[in-house]
Amino acid sequence: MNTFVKTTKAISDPNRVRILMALRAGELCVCRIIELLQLAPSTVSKHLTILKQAGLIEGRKEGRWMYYCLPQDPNSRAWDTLHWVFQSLESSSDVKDDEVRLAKIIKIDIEKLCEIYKK
Amino acid sequence: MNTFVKTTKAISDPNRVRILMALRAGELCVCRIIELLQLAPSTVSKHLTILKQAGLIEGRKEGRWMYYCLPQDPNSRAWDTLHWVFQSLESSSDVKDDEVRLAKIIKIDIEKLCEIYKK
DNA sequence: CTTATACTTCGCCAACTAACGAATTGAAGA
DNA sequence: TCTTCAATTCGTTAGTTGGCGAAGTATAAG
Repeated sequence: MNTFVKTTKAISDPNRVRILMALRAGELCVCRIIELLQLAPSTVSKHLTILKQAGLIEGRKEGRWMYYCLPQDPNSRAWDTLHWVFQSLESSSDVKDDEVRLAKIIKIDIEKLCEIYKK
Repeated sequence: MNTFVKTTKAISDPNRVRILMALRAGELCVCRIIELLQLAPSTVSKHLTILKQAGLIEGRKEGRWMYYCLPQDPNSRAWDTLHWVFQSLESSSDVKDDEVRLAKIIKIDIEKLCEIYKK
């Protein structure tokens, strides 16, 4: 019950759901997620921590950058949840909008992207 | 996205999940749910309202009593959610404890049960 | 070694949530 | 009609959540 509620709390915030949906296409550097959500880096980082603690995403550090992705083990309990989430939202217009925006964000060179939120 | 988050928020509270699990066995009068959860009637009523607005339960008034149950239409979108919830929690010890307690509560005559929380 | 960069953690605040008891509603029963 | 009673709504309070900017951390670049 405890872990179940932890999971449902993790997916009961629209921005966290947006992160999960974005990661369907593959792993993303935090700076691209920040650009997608248009939130402060600290806020995005907090969301990522909550998703990670619920076991819904995994993180990997490579040099200066931190990459997040969906669980690599397809037998992970988390995938039951993720499949349900993806199925529930497959026809969501918000998700489609994000897909379009994400496609553009992925094309931006990562060095240039990071400069954007340096301000 | 909006309705999805409404649903996930509804199932991200342990007491509301307990209500859903309890209703698997069939419809219940509010006073039995109060007895199961050991919460104030006003609190339970609020939880029931949240579940109802998320489409996860239905209510029916009969005389003095209000009965709640899971959606009668098995094709309801809510059942995708409910099946996932039930599957996720089928081996939860909290749920099993509630099943045992509920079996006893159902045997109590409804007139006598209501007197309990009149205090 | 020093500076810059890409996050993350901390501290704070406004908004929301779950809990309660008190007051209200609406259907039965006297 | 008047009262009783199951349940809901209202008002309040303590605790949680999501947001931000500032400070901290760890890696890369100079």
